[in-house]
Amino acid sequence: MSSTPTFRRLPRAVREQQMLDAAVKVFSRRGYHGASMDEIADDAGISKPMVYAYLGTKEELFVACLHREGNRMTQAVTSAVAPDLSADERLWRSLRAFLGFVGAHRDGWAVLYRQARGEQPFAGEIAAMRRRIVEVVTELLDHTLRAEGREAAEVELEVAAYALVGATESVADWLVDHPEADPEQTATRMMNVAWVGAAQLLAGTSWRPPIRRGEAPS
Amino acid sequence: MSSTPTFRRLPRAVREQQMLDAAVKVFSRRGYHGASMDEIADDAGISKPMVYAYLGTKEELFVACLHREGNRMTQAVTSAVAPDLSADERLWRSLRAFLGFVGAHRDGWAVLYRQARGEQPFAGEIAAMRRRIVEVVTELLDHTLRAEGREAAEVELEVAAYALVGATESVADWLVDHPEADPEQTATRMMNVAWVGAAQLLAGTSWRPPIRRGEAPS
Amino acid sequence: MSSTPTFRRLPRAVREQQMLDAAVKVFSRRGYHGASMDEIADDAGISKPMVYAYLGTKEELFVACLHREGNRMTQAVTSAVAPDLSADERLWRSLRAFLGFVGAHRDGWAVLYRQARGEQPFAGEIAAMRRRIVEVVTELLDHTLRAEGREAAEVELEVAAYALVGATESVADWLVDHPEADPEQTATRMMNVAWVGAAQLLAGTSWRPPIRRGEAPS
Amino acid sequence: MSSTPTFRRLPRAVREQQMLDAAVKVFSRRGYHGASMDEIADDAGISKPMVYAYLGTKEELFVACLHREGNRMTQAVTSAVAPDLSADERLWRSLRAFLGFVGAHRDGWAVLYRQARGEQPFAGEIAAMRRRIVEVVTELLDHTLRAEGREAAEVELEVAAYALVGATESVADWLVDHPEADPEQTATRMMNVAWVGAAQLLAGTSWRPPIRRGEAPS
DNA sequence: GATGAATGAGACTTCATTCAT
DNA sequence: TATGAATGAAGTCTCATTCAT
Repeated sequence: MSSTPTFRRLPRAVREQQMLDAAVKVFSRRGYHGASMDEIADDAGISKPMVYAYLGTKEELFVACLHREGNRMTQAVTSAVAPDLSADERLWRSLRAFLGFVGAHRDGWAVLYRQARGEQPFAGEIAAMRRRIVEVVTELLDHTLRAEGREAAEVELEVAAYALVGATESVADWLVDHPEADPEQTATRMMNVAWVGAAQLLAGTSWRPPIRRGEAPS
Repeated sequence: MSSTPTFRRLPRAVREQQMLDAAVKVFSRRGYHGASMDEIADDAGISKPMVYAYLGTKEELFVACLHREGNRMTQAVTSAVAPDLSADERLWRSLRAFLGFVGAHRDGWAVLYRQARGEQPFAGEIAAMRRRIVEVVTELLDHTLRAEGREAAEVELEVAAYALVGATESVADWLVDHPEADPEQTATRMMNVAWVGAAQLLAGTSWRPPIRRGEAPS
Repeated sequence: MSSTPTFRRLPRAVREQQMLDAAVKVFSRRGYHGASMDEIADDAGISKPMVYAYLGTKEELFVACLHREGNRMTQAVTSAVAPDLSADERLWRSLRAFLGFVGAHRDGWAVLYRQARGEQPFAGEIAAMRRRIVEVVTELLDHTLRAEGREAAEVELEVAAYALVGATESVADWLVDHPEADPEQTATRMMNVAWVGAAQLLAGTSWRPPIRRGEAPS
Repeated sequence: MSSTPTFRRLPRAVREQQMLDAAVKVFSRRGYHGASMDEIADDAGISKPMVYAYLGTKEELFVACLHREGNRMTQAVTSAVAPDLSADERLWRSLRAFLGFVGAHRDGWAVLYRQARGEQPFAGEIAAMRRRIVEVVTELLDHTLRAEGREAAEVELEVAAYALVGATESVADWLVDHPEADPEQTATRMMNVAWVGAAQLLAGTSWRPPIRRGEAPS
């Protein structure tokens, strides 16, 4: 009858993506608790039971969103780094790719990630994601350290990683909230603060707390 | 009737503190949404209508908690820094005081702050708190910069501040989750990463993205 | 103002009874699954949250009904039996009181009990109730047995008890479904069937399966 | 197309049996309400619309199960009784066959029957089944009565039948819940309680309520 | 001032049941 | 014939919030 086909009764895979798209959008806009399954279903142009049938509970749905966006981000970062590059260069490219991705998907991964950090049900997921992020990052530090023939204590490295990741997250948040900012330039600025600090650490320049009169050294 | 006061009718200020104590405890344990006004009232040993009469809505109550804990933290930090110290020293003391405070109140400010970051109703509050934190921090950077007779663009400084604050927040979170860690030692490690980087920045050491063949500089 | 007092804001105990009354009524009429909390709340002239606040979950509510009605029944039976009566007499009075109670409360205990028997969540409760019923009954059998200087195996007694209780339950069901029937007369008829059988058993008259040619005795 | 038949397209009768098998299994395990059409269809290895096409509504499906299992039971009982036996013997054989059947199909008829008793939608079906059971049973009583040249009032007989059937149902339930029990032995025990009582009734031994001082005979 | 009693609103979730392919 | 896709309708439960005592 009509030249435009009816879009009902789509195959499962397609519908799932539509649902995830809608879910990401609504979660981003309203937050995990503020989002209602009704709105997500409406936005996906489908009835609620389908959402439950395909993607499960609200919690599971949120995790699914987090995973999909996280994978996309990871892929964007890893595909930007060739293994034959110098550690320095890989560092830079990763950061640029990461902030570039965040800037290009301002209502995607970064927002969900930020929300998930405060909610108890996602503690495990967040820990896992962070671990994966830290891995990508720490590998670079490790590489550089070993190339210089030096090493650092486990805890030492952990705190460093947390500081670097935290700094990057924070800048990513800032980027999300400043649509006018240029991701690449922001990446450059970022390199100038935290990563240069890390470089110093790697170079062996270390800072010691001053010892004052009347104050016992810890 | 009797000259000895009934201990039920406490002065308003005391009651408010009891309620805030209970609220902070419950919010920390359960999260903003997970906490119920019932549990808070119970924990404060008071009836729900009293909580509403004194501290208002759940949202207002949470903000009140955030404020009280935030003020305590701010006070702990500012009281640790004397104005006649060198910028370097003030930097170190601030960080140490901050992480010391976080470590000493593991279920207080840091937890509430972390939770509030993902929830839209608190976006304004969080922005304000961050601004206050950044102020304390940036003042130090500013001071040092000017002492060296140098200056940085507004945006440049903003990104730097976000990176530093983000790194510190992240390490604070880490500290909350690692009760066995020593705050002072952690502060030292932190200095070695991010702040040394900032020092480099202040010193004029700056990093530039490499320019490769076939790749246009941005 | 008006001479008729407003009946809102009743004390808890009163409201709980109202709710239980409504719940028993609705559960009896519609069955456990057919009943909706909405209808129960409506029928009690109260809002749903009150029902949940006072009496808990639907399942718990049903159990509460079962208990209240069960206790009433138990009390009706036990208060009809004086300890100084002969076992025979006590037997008769118990049965008469039981069927009398069932007949007088045709939408109470018996109906709930019948419903609960098929539903898995109440298996435990039903087992407990039955145990209590069997206790009241078996005590009488025990008494009589011992008075006659005889005894029976555990299993033997258990099957007998189940048969007697089942017979009584069945007759009670029949009574519920036949409003015109007279409970006392029914009790008399009942005595003539099952209890006389039990009496025979107690008297030592026992039945043996016939052994036929070509059939192995078990 | 091919001469070898596809094993997917089974004849209707076979499919229906598969479905009923699955339905009986699931209903037994989960109860009427607890069972979902999804699980039944899955268990039958068939899609839901097929179940609806073949056996109709969930309610109809349950009734179909009840019927099939009921017929099997009835057949087991009737085929165990030859018409030329004495009434006594037929009584015994029926009971033995019945409990034997129940014991051999612990997740079949008895469970469904027990469940159906509490659910209103099946009131009619249950009444009908009971009528059929009672018929088989009462026929025996009737026969014996007449052989003895005696008779009993309609109601009298009805109550007796209900008591006997209830006792048997109860023992059947007990048997279902005690897999270790031996059906035949249980049948023997059963005979010793209720049926002996019935025999007494038939023999004319009748019990009368005692008349006490100050208590009017009803 | 203080509280037990009360509720409106809405969330998530599950099913039996039916199209349209 | 057979099925994946789809949904309307309900139901249970929880919570922030406010009367009326």
